[in-house]
Order: sequence, then C-alpha cells, then structure tokens
Amino acid sequence: MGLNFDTTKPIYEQIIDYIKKMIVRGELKPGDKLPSQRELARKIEVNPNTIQRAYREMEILELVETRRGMGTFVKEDESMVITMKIEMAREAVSRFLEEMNSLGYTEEEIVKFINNELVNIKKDKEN
Amino acid sequence: MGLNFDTTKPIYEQIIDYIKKMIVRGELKPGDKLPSQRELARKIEVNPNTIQRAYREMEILELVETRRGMGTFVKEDESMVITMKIEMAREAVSRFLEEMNSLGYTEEEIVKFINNELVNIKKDKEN
Amino acid sequence: MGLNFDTTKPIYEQIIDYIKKMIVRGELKPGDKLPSQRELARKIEVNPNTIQRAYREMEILELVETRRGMGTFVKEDESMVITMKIEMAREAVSRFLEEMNSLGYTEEEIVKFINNELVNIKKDKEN
Amino acid sequence: MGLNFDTTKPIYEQIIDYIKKMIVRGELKPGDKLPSQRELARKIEVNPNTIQRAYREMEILELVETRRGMGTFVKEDESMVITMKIEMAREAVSRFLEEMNSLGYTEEEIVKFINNELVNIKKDKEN
DNA sequence: GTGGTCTAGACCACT
DNA sequence: GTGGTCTAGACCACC
Repeated sequence: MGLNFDTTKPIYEQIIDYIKKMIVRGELKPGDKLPSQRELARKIEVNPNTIQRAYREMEILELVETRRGMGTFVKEDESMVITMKIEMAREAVSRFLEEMNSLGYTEEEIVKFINNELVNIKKDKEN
Repeated sequence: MGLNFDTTKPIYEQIIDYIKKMIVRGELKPGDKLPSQRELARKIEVNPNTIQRAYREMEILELVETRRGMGTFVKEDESMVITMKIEMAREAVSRFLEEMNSLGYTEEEIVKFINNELVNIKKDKEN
Repeated sequence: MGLNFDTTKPIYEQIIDYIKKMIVRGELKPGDKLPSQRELARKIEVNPNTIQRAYREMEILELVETRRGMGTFVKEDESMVITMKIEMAREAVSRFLEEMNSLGYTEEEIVKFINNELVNIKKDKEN
Repeated sequence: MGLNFDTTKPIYEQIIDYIKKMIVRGELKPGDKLPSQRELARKIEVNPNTIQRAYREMEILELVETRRGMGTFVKEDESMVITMKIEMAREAVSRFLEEMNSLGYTEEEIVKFINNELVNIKKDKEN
C-alpha cells in the first residue's frame, strides 16, 4: 500500500524551516544576528546540540555565517533570500498540486477550486 | 516561537486518510470490499487492532459499513464521496494558503505563482 | 421464526447509553467533566480500555471532547443535547409501538391504553 | 453507577415470549397444537432441552397443557388470553414510561410526544 | 474465513 | 495525575 508511518521530521529540520521562513518574510534581514544557540535552546526547550546542528546545516547551505565569539548571522546576500523564497514557494505549490492530484483533481479543476476558495475567503473577511 | 515538534500522525489516522483518498479517487467505489482487517494488518505490518480501529472509525463516520463474517465495504452513498472529496480539497487548499502566507505571499501573488507553476509543468510534459 | 437469541449489548455501548441519558436528563451539563477513564474503570470494574472506547466513540459523535491531561468533558452545545433527547425519545416510542403492534394493538388502542395507564399511575401516586 | 452488564435473556424465556405473543395475536388459538418439541428445536436450531424447558414453564403458568403422546396445546381458556394480552401490554407500557422518565420526560410530555409520533406515522403511510 | 468485544499492559504526551 | 496510541492475544459470532 506504500504507507510510510514514521512521518516525524527531525527537530533540527523543523528549526531550519522556521528560521528560513523568518528570513523569507523579512523578519530576519541579511546581517541580522540569530539568537545565541544557548538562548534559543532554553527558549524552545530543546537540547543545545539540536540548535547547534540546525545552525551548522544552515551554514553549510550558506544561509547564515558564524563569526567566532560574535554569534550567528544571516548572510549578507539579498539574492539568496529571493531565491530561497521562490524555492520554498515552489515546494509548497508542488506539495499542494501533488495532494490535489492524489484526490483526483486535474490542473484545470485545481485552478478553479483555488480561485473559488479565495473568493470565499475575501467574502468572509468583508463580514 | 510557537513550534510544535511532535508531528506524528497516529497510524490508524494515516490508514483512514489513505483509504479516504482511494475512495475519493474512485479506486475504491461504493460497495467495494476493503481488504480484510487481518490481511491488511499482515500487508502493512501493523497490529490487526490498529486496522480494526481505523475501520471502526470509518464506520462511525459512515464511510464504510461492516458485515459480520463478510468483510468491510465502502458505503453505497455516492453523495458522501463527493462531499468528502470537496472537504479534503478544501483542507488541502487551506493548508497551502496558510503555508504561502507564512512565506509572505499575498492572495494575488499566490494565484500568479500557481498559474506560473502550472504553465511550467505543462511545458515539462510537452518535452 | 425470526428469533435472535443473542441480545447482549457491548459494555461500551451500555456505558455510552448511560452517559447519554445523564446528559439528556441534565445530570451532566455541557462543560461538565466526565469521570476520568481510570476512575470509572475502577468503579464499574471494567478494563480502562473499554471506557476509553466508549469515550472515544462519544468524541467522534461529538457528544464530548477530551483535553489531554485534563479529562473528558460534555460538549458545550446545548442544541446537541436537545436533538439527542428527541432522538432517544423517538427511538423509545418506536420500540414501544412496535412491541404493542406485535401484541396486536392498533394505534387507537395504544393511545387509549397508555392514557388509562397514566390515569392509574396518577391514582396510585395520590394514595 | 448502577450498571448491569449482563443483559442476556435465557433462550427459553425468549421462546416463551414469542409463543405468548402468537397466542395473544390469535395466531395460536385456544386448543391449537404447538409444534412438537423436536420439530421446533430443529427449526430454530436450539437444543431440544431448551424447548422442553420453555414448554414446561408455560405449562406451570397454565398457558398450555401437554397431553401424553399427543403433544402440547394452547389451553382452552379464552379469558386467560385476554388477561395475558393486557398484562403484556401493561409491561410494555411500563417499560416505555420508565424509559421516557429516564430521559427526563413528564407524563404530559409523554402523551404529547406519542401523539405527535402517531400523526407522523399516519402521514408517512399516506404517502 | 470474516469482524466484534474485551482484557492486559507498555509507552508516550500533556498538566 | 490526565488521556492517546499501539501491541498482543483471548474468545465469540457469523458465513
């Protein structure tokens, strides 16, 4: 049946996603300092090593850079932010299209459906 | 930070989701027999009681009906299938819109984006 | 002969019936806490899983809601209580009419009979 | 909580009820012969001793009489039939009133309710 | 063979 | 403490 029961995402990946979203939304701008590993660990009640791993992976991906004794900073690379935003949006779209396909919707139906929903949401907001 | 690390879905819910999708896609039609609880348990290697729970919940939800000694069958209720399809699509759309919002996209941008993506996909298919 | 000898109701259904009646009678009001699963299991001497099943079914039916670590509570939905009361009364009436029919009574006779009985009961109470 | 889980009625009592209903409805008239114990046992797939017990109890209650070598017959006592019909109806009414009371209905409400239901049933039949 | 009920008990998460 | 999930296995009823 192709079922895959263990769907947990590692915590460090969830942290990466969260920080990437903050960057993409502009809540963390190029050059901004991330919270210190220890501080963040305390705040979200996670082992400091988990934060360490998340920051390390983001450094490998060149999203952030660590300056010894200074902390971890968002890279000064505006184009990276833009690329990342598009890439993450593409992934969201692709997951969404896959899911709608798995429900048996064709591309045309998907467009109709989402337009309908947006109209509904607008109406809701007006009231 | 509003993080919620435990993202596991219970196995029985994943089974329900999977079967609901099969119904919605028409791979299981009203009146069709589901695999027997024991057979499915062997196949996907979970305890028969877990399957039992999934089937039972679907029965309470009136998606399926069980006949003692005969098996478990998709309910003969075409309108239920249609309702379910729309409801599941709505949920998918809502999750998607939320995610795009969390990336900082407005409604208009989302529509543009998804149309672009669909055009890209069409091009890919043509090649 | 159409006889059906096995008339046992599952324990979990009997528990559901009992609690539904308490809700309908107002002994359990919307928002009230049900006894904890373990406490009730001890009290009526059944396995905690049996209680769990009864509570779970009531949750799917949206009669109660459970809050992790807090307990299980009657839903804050007064209209649900009213609907349930009427539905349960209808079932009782229908069972009764069926039984009277099986004794050979017509509708008119049934009405007469029950009115007579009520008069008798009133008299009994007065003495 | 006053719950009583074992609600099974002995099979021989269920058989007695069934035959009493046939007598009350006039499907078995005073003087009629009941099916032989062996025949009935085969028919409803029950141990002959169970039938034996049911017939024996009905004899004690003076509903039937056994004539050696001839079989078992409904007693030639029309007034007994009438008494029994009333008694069984009273029991049904009493069970019904009890149940409605347990749902929180007063006598007046019960009368209203049952009249309503009867009107509904009539309407259903007309269509 | 099928599903239905119930028990026993482990382990986890939330408060 | 609370409920939630899952496993293991017994026993029963229907076909």
